[in-house]
Amino acid sequence: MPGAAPLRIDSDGQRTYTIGELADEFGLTLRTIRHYEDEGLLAPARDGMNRVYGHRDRARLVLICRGKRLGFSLADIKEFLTLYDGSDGQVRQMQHLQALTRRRVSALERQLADVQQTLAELHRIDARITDHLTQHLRRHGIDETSTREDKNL
Amino acid sequence: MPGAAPLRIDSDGQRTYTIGELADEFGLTLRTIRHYEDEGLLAPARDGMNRVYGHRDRARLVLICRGKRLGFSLADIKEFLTLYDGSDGQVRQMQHLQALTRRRVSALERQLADVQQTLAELHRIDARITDHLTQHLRRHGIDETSTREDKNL
DNA sequence: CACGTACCTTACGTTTACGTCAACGTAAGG
DNA sequence: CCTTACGTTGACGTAAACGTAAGGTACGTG
Repeated sequence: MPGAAPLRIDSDGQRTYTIGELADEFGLTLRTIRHYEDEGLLAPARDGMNRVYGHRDRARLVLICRGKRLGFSLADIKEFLTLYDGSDGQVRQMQHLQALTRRRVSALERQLADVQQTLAELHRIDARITDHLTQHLRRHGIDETSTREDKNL
Repeated sequence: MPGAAPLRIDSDGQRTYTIGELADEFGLTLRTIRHYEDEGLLAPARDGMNRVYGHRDRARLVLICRGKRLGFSLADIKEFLTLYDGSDGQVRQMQHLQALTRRRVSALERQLADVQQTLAELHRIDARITDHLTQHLRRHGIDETSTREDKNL
């Protein structure tokens, strides 16, 4: 019997994670997570040589993954992460962050429109195909399965 | 004086476009558009050596650009384009296209959620920054411009 | 007729985002 | 002590999506 995993805790009683745990959870490779560190997107603590990830790191990974799904580059995402760190800093810097935020908002609003439009088109396509298929069924018999081999892809 | 551009027309009276015109219109380089052709996303007609783009090509370019903004690879987009071409083909193939369509729809719905969530968070950040800035203004004077140098980032 | 402009091809270079070894450390368990 | 699991640091490889010459063709114009 394997015995439940021991849930790593740090000196302040906070739950921590190993790189392997995060990799499993987020469906990333170790290499990928280390790469994010190389690129300055993560900066986990260390226990000797080993990386120790906390709440904050985990939250950043969530944002990184989302950013990637949205098609942003790691560099973009890095800039992006500073927006979440913000809340302190000098006035000029805050204004800069706000400018960044608003640019990002514009981009995302555009993207939102793109997604919605594409979804609408795909639904039309789906309906069209369904139409064709049901009409085909009406004209010919009910059998059509396993007549031909699957095409190469 | 340059004289208005002569609006190229093909033998069927259909408006056509040169690669340069499309590049300008879509904000792409010639190289990029040719690359899409190399990858099989476009297949313009030819006038001797020169590429001649018609309605269909232009429409595909619209979809390509949108796909790219949505973070899809050219390979994805190519698959994607076949969905729009569809409407003919054998039953098995139609079913395959419908499967593709629905997978794509799922991905986009996920993306839609991502975008909306990110937008909401960014709006919160924006508001937070505005708060900080206005409170700062209340406490100190109205002047704040050019007090300190910009921080490194 | 030389020049500019717009197009073409071929081909190597570049950036991003990791993959893929290689070689090694360490702690747990049989 | 040996194995297994999990971690570490280089360092080189690679696929995608173009960039960037370098050089050639074709057309219209001063």
